[in-house]
Amino acid sequence: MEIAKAYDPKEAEHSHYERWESSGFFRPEINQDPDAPKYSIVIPPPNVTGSLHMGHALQHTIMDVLTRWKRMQGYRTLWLPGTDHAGISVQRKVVEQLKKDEHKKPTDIGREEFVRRAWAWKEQYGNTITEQMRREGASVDWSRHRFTMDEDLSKAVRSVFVTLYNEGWIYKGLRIVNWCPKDKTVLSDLEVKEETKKDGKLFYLKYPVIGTDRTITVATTRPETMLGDTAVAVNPKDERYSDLIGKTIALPLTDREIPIIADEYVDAEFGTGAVKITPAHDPNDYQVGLRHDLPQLLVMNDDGTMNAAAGAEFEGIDRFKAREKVVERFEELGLLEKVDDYEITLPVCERCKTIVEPILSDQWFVKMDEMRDMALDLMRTQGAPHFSPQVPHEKVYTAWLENLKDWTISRQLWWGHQIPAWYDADGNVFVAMTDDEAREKAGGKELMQDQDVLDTWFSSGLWAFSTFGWTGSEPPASAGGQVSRTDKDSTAVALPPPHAGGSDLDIFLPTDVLVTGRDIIFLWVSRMMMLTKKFVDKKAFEDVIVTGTVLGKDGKPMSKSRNNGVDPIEMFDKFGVDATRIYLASIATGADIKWNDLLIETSRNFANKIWNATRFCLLNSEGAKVDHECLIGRSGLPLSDRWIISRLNQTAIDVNKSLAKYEFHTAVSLLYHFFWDDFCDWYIELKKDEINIGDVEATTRILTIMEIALRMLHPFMPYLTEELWLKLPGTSAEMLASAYKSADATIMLTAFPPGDASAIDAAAEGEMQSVIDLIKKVRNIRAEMNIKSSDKVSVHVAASAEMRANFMANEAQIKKLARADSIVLGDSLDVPKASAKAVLSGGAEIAVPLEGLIDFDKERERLQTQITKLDTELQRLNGQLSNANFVERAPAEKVEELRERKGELEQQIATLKLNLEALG
RNA sequence: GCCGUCUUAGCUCAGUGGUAGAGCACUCGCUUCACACGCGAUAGGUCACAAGUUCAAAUCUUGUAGACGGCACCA
Repeated sequence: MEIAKAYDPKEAEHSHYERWESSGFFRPEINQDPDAPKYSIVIPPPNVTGSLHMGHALQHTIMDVLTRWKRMQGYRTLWLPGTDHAGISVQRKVVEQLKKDEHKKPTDIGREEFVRRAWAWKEQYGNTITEQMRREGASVDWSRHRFTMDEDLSKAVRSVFVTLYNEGWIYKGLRIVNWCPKDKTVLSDLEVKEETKKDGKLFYLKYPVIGTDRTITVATTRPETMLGDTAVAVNPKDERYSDLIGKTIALPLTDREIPIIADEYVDAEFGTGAVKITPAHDPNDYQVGLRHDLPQLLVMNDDGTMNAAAGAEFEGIDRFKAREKVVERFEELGLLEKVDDYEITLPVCERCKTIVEPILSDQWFVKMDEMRDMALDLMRTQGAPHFSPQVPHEKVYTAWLENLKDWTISRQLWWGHQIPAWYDADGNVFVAMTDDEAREKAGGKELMQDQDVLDTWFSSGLWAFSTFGWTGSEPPASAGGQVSRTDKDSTAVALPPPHAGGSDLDIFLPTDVLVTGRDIIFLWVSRMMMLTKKFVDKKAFEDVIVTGTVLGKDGKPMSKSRNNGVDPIEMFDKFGVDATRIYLASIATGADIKWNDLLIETSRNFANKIWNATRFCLLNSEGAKVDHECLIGRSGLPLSDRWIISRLNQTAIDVNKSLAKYEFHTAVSLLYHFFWDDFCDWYIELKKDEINIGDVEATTRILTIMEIALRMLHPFMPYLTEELWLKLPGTSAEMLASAYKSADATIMLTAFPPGDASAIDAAAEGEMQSVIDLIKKVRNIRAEMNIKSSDKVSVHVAASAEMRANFMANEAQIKKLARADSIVLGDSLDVPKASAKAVLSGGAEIAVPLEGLIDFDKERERLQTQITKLDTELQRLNGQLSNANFVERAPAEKVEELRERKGELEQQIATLKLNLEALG
């Protein structure tokens, strides 16, 4: 069979995915083994507003490698996909659209219409990322696709809310919260980031003390908040102010009088030692206010403008304008002491970068004490979840939990899960699953539902079990992905009903591993762990793989503003999906990586190498086909075959081990070197003659090894391996793993090679190493002596009888790869002076007579280089072996090993020196 | 302020208590009938610095310098 000369990824990517998907290969039901163990992963649901970025591509690759590997191992495998409703992001998109298209504000169209449009937006744009995942080759079960606002998932949300409320773990209250004046919503602590501002200012304001001619100076970075001051605090031990405690201040720009109080919170050493107290605009001041029973005066509106309480002069003015104005007025009054430059870190909204305002507000919170203890308990007693890499994540996770504060869960948005709390006219709260239920509780009174929605992470926190059909009160609707769907069921082939063993929730939870980034360990991972334990009494997942960050070429995180982003889709187009995947898998687990196109080229080249190796096998496969029987009964096989079978099995064993430890990069490296170095550079080259003459036995064996190698590569490079596997003669549905017997032919349902320890042949590897060593030494001589590749040489070898037998048996191969026309074997060398020489391990010596071709200076130099190299090592060994402490204390094997090595080195050096002297 | 990570060949990165590895780039040679996205052969590193533990340290400990991350605070 003849195939194209170079691999064209697009062709292979074209059809296979559709066939896999429509054949139901991605669904756990494809596994017909009733005793199959399960393997499950739920995807971190990407935002519906998102499109695929490198971080997704990395995480999806890892999840798909694991899923495909486990599926091939015969597990009943589920990788569950889904999307997140992304409250603020979608809300902002719809607001923008409304403004752009109709010049309207959300309030112009009302909540109901706004939510309708948000759904329409989601329907129209929300599947970008799911389509891109198909391109990635992600073997997710689309029939189980979930969206955080699906009916069942929403029911789960309400159910959890009601339960937590009834148990007193959810409460509503007035607290200082992070307020984003642009999004006009409260944010949780985790959604607030910090931005350092170097040109900040610290303003020193003088407040006149009533009944004295003194003023007291306070420093502030936010002068406008002074309009809400209700006290000035000093440290009780601070002698500078002790006589002022209890006196009253006439607060400038207002007609209010505020007390001077004493509180331990104030650090006398810092600033002026006097602090303005604004309980409604600062968390610390809020606490001070509670202790001293101070009024809480809110002076700002929800859009960051000053309100009526700030006084007529300031009402309606933006907070930053008001700041300027306050400072101006203080200056006019002669009450501005000074303004210092001051580097400050400002809290900003994670999404819109607007400066967040701490503000007193009535919000819903989850009390985290008990849940935190649950999570800590899981970690302490079971080490769950197990993080990869364990350092530093386990410690960071634990430390964060230990200092956990209550979670603000209400958001002033319309898009999301509306809080299931209703109020009567008197403000009494009724929390219930539905409005009917709430009304019933309220004795039939007219009720109004809370206008806020829940934090997006509240529903995400239930993802591990809500996706499997958990809705709270009732048992899961049914198993097997038959619960309400948001995605078209693209499964064309009817699959048998789910296996016995219960619902998806029973079968697939806990999931085996969660693959995610560092940034959402607190936001999401911890909350899933806690909420799953609380509501299903299970671990959400056993393991967590924390991926690193894919950085731009400049070494900084990819971002639109830096314009250093790399689009995975572009990489797919340029290098192929498989090349991108195996490159991403080659990054050490958890390590950050600077993006570099050159590296992905290596992977692209590897894909092409695989293609061409297969092409070569196919060109010469007349009459042969894949036949696993041909690898059995190894003892009678030629060395090269015993060797490659040994290497193949060793590789399989090591790849499985690496994957089990989540060391994907090790697995990739093993496969790369096995395939390229062992299989292509040595095995195929050694076999070329036999193959070219159409030796069916040889071609059968090479096709079979090829087939096994493709299986091992499949989880990393699904398209290429499927394309090639289907082309190999002899592959068919007959070859599928036992659990998948009824499926159509595909590499993705064959058995992943487990590796056979009994096939590892140390003798063959040793003998082969000798042959390789010999060939390399001759090649070195040829290259250094500038022998034309068309010129054949004669190779003389002096070696033990055993080694001679080995070289004799592989004479044809050695001749071919060393480009020799004869090999002369003996127990000593008998060659003319004009020969180039080298030593092999095992006491052997080789010589290549080069009458008329040898450059004696160069040969001397060559021998000297070798001597120097060996001598350096010998010196080191002598140093160690002459150290009495080493000989006494180091393990005896180690000492013996070095002694042997020393003996060999001495022998080799002596031989080389003799050769050097002989040249004169 | 607290906690933590990183520093290895020109570049991007693996690795590890017992002779330093890969890919790319570089040098030399190959239109060898699978592949120039290729083949063959070289060259290239006091593993940031210092001290300690050890028979043995690039690897463990401590400190220093530089880069970075998380958390807290920020009148």
